[in-house]
Amino acid sequence: MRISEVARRTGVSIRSLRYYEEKRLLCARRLENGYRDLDEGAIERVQTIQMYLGLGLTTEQIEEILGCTGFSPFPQPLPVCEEVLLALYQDKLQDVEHQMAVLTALHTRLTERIASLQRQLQAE
Amino acid sequence: MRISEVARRTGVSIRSLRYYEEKRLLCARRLENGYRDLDEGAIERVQTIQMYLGLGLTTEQIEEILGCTGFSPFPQPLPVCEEVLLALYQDKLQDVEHQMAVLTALHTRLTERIASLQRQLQAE
DNA sequence: CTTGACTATGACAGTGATGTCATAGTTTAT
DNA sequence: ATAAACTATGACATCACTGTCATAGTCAAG
Repeated sequence: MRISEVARRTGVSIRSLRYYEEKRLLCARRLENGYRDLDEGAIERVQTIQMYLGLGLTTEQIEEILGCTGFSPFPQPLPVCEEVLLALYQDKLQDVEHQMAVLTALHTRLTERIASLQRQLQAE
Repeated sequence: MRISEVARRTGVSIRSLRYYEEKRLLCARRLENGYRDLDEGAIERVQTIQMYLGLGLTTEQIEEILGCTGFSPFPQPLPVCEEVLLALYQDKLQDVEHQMAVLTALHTRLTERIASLQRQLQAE
């Protein structure tokens, strides 16, 4: 699918989509005419990117977490040996685990605040 | 207390503290010499601001919530603020939970991929 | 073929939070 | 009294994300 459809379906501007690709958050095959050819998975991927940005992560951090090199839903495994791939995956796994820890802390804080606010409102 | 003490105790730069005041997130009395005179509550307030910023809110949104409009020493109209806050937190919590789910899925895929690669390497 | 709707890239602007520097006034310690 | 350590403001820089514009190539419909 072409870029405007992704933009329409995600609500993200074409400009931003191209920027995400530039930052390697998003991979797009190219048609013969040079047009980007996005795949169905791009929709959810873009939504994921948006949510991360909303949570204050930078594109660099997002790229580390779901960068489109490696386990991305795109074919074209690089001509690289399994050992290197394995190391890459393990690296990413560490990143993911680190990020999960961050989110868990956030979750705890939010839950506490919500409970506290609800008690406070109930008491009135 | 003066600005550097707030900076020291919160870990937030003096520059940022002045910026928060400019954006009306923080109110500071002034001493006769023009120095800011922050009160004890500023510490927690600054930590709160930091948390909001960490959650991806802008100073403008934070200003709406913390409502430090002017130098009024009167208590805030709490109920409205708290309800808004609660909705906001709940929203954020949903985002965080969705992201944790995404990361968990990612984690699973990575783990599988790693195990598969390890089997593959072992077999050689 | 022409027109209009897409697409591409590149450059520049703008915003938000922060850093840094210049300049100047104030307090404190020696 | 002078130096060191604060403080103040204002200006400019930076970084990341996004908008917008200029210019040009592509495609489908009339």
